[in-house]
Amino acid sequence: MAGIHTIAETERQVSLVLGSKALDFESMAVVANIFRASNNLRNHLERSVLQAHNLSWTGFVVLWVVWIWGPVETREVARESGISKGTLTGVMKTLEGRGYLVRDRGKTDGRLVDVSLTKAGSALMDGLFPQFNQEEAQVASVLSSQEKADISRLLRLIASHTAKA
Amino acid sequence: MAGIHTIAETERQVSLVLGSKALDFESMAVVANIFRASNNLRNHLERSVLQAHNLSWTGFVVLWVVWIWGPVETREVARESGISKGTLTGVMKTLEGRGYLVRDRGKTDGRLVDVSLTKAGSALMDGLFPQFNQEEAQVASVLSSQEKADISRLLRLIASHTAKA
DNA sequence: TCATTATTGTTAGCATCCAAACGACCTAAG
DNA sequence: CTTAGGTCGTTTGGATGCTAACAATAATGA
Repeated sequence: MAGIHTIAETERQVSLVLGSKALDFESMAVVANIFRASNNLRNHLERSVLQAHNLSWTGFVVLWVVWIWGPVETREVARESGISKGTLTGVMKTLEGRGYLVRDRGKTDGRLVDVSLTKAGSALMDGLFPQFNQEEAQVASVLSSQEKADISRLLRLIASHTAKA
Repeated sequence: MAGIHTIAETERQVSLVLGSKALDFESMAVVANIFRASNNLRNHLERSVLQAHNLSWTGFVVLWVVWIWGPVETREVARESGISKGTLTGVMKTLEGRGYLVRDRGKTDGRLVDVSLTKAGSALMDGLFPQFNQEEAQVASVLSSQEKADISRLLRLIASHTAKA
């Protein structure tokens, strides 16, 4: 994938291992680079901004979703955050334990749970998000405005194409 | 981020919550879409190809790296795979337990461990990788050849920019 | 009205993921 | 030869991540 070896080295080695079989190196590069960039981004943003607040990437994303759209039902938080409902339950438990959000069983539908931020949670996001966005800007500063628009559009195509049915 | 609400809806709501503060929506979109595409890709490839072989995404990546470059030292496998050494130890333990790879303590440097695939591991990759690459091609088929080159290049810029010092 | 089907959030089991600390080993300098 | 500093892989603790199964609740249709 996209590690310490160059693309050319990797392709050469893959051809050695697989012989003359037809391979789609272009698509391989797309997948590898999406994954590598995402990994590096997540680690970078966790180290540079989130760790100081003892927040994981996903913890932050969940707080962000509830901060922006709350009060909001857990099924919507899971979808908006891109994680499963089971994972969300665990992450909410962690954030609830830290005093950042609360859960309330729905009044009209006993199956539903509403999530909202506490005062501490809102205060945290008010202070943290501008820093986070600043670091996002720093990270994306290697791209021009047009490149940012292009890459967002192309990634959205791929994300839509691979979204669960 | 890039969930059930549109970009425009999200931007409008963020402006409502934060008021007139300056925000870099372009960079926000870049980060959100990288993360969402990566998430969807990983889940899609796990569901469509890897799950049938009881492999996780990272298990597959580690097998792939060892298949292509093996025998190879664990520190190189971790770097090439984009995971920490601690995580790699756990993943190797899982794959070793399934009989796909073996570890050998280095003969000349007692700190180092060499990793290589077993016959079963090689056979698995010989059969699995062409399927995986075919699905990679299917996933990336929404992009033209030029777009694949463009997006790979831009992602590589971001990945390099955010790589650990 | 009631049985059946569907949906929700939680739980269990298993896998991953990180940072930090640790023991073992290697290198360099005095 | 000894000591200090560095590197390696593993372990620990805590967090995440998935799927499937479950109990509780709601919706549907006969």
